[in-house]
Amino acid sequence: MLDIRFIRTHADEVQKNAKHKGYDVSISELLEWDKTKRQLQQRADELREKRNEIASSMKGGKPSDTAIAEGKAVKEELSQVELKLKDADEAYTGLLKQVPNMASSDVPIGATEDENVLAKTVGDKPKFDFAPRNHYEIAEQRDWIDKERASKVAGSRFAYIKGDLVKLQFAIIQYVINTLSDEAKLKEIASRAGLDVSLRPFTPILPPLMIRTDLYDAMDRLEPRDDRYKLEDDDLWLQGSAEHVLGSMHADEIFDESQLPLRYVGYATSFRREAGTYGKDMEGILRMHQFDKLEMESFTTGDDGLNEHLLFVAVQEYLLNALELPYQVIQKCTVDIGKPNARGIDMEAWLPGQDKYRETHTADYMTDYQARRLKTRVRRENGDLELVHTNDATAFALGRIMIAIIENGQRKDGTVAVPAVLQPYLGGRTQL
RNA sequence: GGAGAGGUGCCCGAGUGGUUUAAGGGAACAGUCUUGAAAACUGUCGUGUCAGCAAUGGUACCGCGAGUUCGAAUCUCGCCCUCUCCGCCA
Repeated sequence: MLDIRFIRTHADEVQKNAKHKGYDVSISELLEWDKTKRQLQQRADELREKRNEIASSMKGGKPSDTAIAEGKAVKEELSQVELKLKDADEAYTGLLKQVPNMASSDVPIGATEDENVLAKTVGDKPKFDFAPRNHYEIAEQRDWIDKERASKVAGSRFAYIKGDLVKLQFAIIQYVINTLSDEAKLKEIASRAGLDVSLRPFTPILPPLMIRTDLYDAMDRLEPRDDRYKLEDDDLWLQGSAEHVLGSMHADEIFDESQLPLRYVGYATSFRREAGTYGKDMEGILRMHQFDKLEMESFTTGDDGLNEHLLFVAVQEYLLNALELPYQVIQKCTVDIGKPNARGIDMEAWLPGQDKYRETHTADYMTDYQARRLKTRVRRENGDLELVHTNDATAFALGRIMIAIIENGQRKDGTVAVPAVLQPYLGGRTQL
């Protein structure tokens, strides 16, 4: 949620920003409700003041009949005002929640994702002296993926991952957890990127995979609900990204500034209904209802938020480089960064089997937009209480990154080269 | 699933209808003392919201939501969560 005081003083900018992000919300209507609500609030406060005066004048003694009659009259009027106030507040809050976060000034303005900007391309695409196959063709040959039986058991967009591919997944997990929890590695990453940031390591974390409605909504990641799995009997949702359960974990908490930045690297299975994607990316495991992901999440002061975002992007690049994968960095335009985001970067790894770059990573900077509803705050050293800034970013989406490893490292006979950094976690094996 | 106990501020904790503007303790911060520190003593110390340049004032908040009452942390109802025991279980 945006700060209403900011909206009051920057109405035109906020309206323009909403339009650039593709959200149809009337700021003038919001401000009218804001005014109405405040007037009703004032009146209610006055009546409550009167009520409190009458009540406190009776301390110790029995109230007189006139005092009781007066109290009743106040009560009567107050209940009417409160009814109106409730309606006004609902209209106001409903509109306020629809207002998207302000995009950073360096986010390109665009109406479709085609207007995302290619920031850079890194790494040489591998050359093959045979026609490279896609990951699914190789995986079928090696018996690494079984979608037929998965569809019998769970339906489309599910898979059994088997054999060496499972070992590869756990190797990647180990590598990432070890790298991000190592201060020396973090120092290397930050200094390579020229970033002056805290070197506090990431805490590895296994979060719950289910989340309550109110916190999901406060994270502003519940919509569109069509893409979420709901457990009706328990009023719980299956999370669609570890961000959802990591970002919400410190709701209603106040940190000391010395505790920040607070960094987590979470491993979680994520669930997406992929509503409206029928027939898209049906081959292999590129787009699944269920996939495992390593996710970075952090809480910082407002002063450090942007640098934290840049650090996350640097970590993503470091990890892609470590796996020797060619990739490109995309600066997402206003319409593509997402409602709570101030800035968003995508990484796309090269997939020779598709002859395309495909999205494997995203990095999101939410400023204080999520923290406002979560009430996650920091007590600054000078005593001020401020909202924290939240960042999240993919470390690796396991399915997609294994696709990239398979397709880039493939050989004619169907074996796959193992990136050097992963070999220690695979018993020294250089190929699968 | 059954039975019971509980949820109060940064933490602990008192509080069973009207000086609760939430006692007391701890932590934190400031000061006195000290060469310095500790201890002791003194003081400060919740959040949201509205009005105001500010000082300040109003109001709301004791897990969440309804209700009873002139008046609710306190009484009633519903829900959520935590703990203990039993049952089940990886």
